[in-house]
Amino acid sequence: MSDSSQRRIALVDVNSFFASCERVFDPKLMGKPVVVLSNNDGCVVARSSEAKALGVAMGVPWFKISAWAPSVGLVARSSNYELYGDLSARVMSILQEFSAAVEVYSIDEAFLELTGTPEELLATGHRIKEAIQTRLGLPVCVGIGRSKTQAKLANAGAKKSAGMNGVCNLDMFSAEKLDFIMAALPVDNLWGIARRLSKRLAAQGIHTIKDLRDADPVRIKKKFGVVVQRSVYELRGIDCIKLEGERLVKNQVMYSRSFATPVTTRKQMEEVLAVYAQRVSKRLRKQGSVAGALTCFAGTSRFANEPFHSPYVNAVFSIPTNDPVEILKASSSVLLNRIEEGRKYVRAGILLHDVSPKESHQYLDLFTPVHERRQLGETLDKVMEKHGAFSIGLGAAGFKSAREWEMKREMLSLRATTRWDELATVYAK
DNA sequence: TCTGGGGTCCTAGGACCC
DNA sequence: TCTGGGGTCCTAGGACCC
Repeated sequence: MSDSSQRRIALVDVNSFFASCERVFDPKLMGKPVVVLSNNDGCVVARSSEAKALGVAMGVPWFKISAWAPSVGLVARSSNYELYGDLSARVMSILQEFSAAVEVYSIDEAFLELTGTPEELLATGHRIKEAIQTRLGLPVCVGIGRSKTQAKLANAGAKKSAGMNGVCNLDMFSAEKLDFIMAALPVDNLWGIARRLSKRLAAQGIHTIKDLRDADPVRIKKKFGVVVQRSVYELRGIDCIKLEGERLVKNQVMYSRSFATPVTTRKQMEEVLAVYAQRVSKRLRKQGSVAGALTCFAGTSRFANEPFHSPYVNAVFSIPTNDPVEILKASSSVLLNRIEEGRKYVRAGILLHDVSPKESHQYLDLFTPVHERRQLGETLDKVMEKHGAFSIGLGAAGFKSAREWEMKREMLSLRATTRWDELATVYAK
C-alpha cells in the first residue's frame, strides 16, 4: 500500500430506484417520464428524471395529476415491492464483490469501505457503476469521501453534474474548489439537516454547507445537540458515524396500511385488526423475535372536513410474545371500544416495540403461554404460504374473499424475478 | 371520489432511589 | 420562612432518513 493509498467511504445508490426497476422488465418505459405510486395508488413516491423535469413533485397525490398525465406521456405504476426487494438484494450482492465492508443503508443505497489512491478509487467507482448497469440494467451513482456525510455529499454531486459520469470522489478537488462547492449548497441539502433544523440554523447565520463545516462544534452542540455536531466533524473529514453491519433484526416492527375504502363500523375494524395482527406477527416471527409491548391505532383522514380522530392504545405483554392471538387480543380489546361507529377511518396499524430475540426468553414450560406451545403463528404462516392469503385467518379475518378495504394497486407490473407465473416475455422481431 | 409505510436516534422530563 | 444532589430508568415526542 503506497502513502497515498487511503481508506474511504463510498455511497452507492440507484438513480430513481423504483422507476428504474420498472424499466428493467419494460424497456418501453426507457426515456419516458415514469412515476411509481404508494400503496392504494395514493401518492407519487418515485420519479424518473424525465418525470422530475416535468415538474412532478415528490408526494403529490396521483388523483391530482392523473388527468393531466396522458397529455405529457407520463406513465404511472403501482409499487411492486416484491420486484424492488429482489433487485435490491442483487445490487447488494454485486457490491459485496467490491468490498468486504458493506452497510446496506436502505433498499437502494449502501455504504462501502474502499481503499486506494484518489485515482484508483475513482476507477473503482466507475467499475461498480458499470457492473450494476450491465448485469442488472440499473443506473447508479457513486460518491466517495472521508466520512458518510462526505460520501453522501459526493453522491449528490455525481448526480447533479453530468461531467462526472455518475462518480465523484471528493479528494479529487482542491481545497478552494471544495469551499466553492460547499458555499454554493444550502445547508438543508446535507444528510441529516432538514426543514426544521435548517430554519434554526439560519437564525444563527448558518445558511450553506460551508457555513456549517466552519461553525464552532462546541457551540453547535450546545444549540443543536450531538447529531448536528457530528455533521460538522463529518464535513471536516472526521468520520464519526461508523459503518454498521446489516441490521437484520429491527427494534420495532410495524404493519400499517391505508384502506381502499373507509372503515366505518367496529365490526369491520375488528376484521382489519385480525388481519393486521396476523401480518405483523408474521414479520416478527420472520426475524425470530418477540415483542414486549405494542401500540395499536386507527385514524380518520387529515384531509376531510370532519375533525381528525385517531384513537390508539398501548399494551404491555407480561411475557414477550409473537403470538398473533395475543397480539390481536391486546390490540382490539381496548381500541375497538374507542372506535366511533359512523366515522370514516382511513387507516390503522399495529406497532410492536420492546422487540428482542426469541431465544433470550426461555421459560420453564409451566410459564409458557398456551398459544406459544401450540405454535399457532407458525402454523398460520405455513398454511397461508401453501394455500394463499385467504385460505385461513384468525377470528374475524377467517373468511375467504377479498375485503373492501384491502389496498388497491391497479397499475401493478409483473413480479418478474420472484414468481414463475409472472416471468417477463421477450418477443423476437 | 381519490393524499404512503416504514424505520432510527436523541432529548426532555417524570418517577424513583439513596 | 428555609426545603439536596446525584444517579438511573422509562416514556413521549421531535427530528430525521428513505
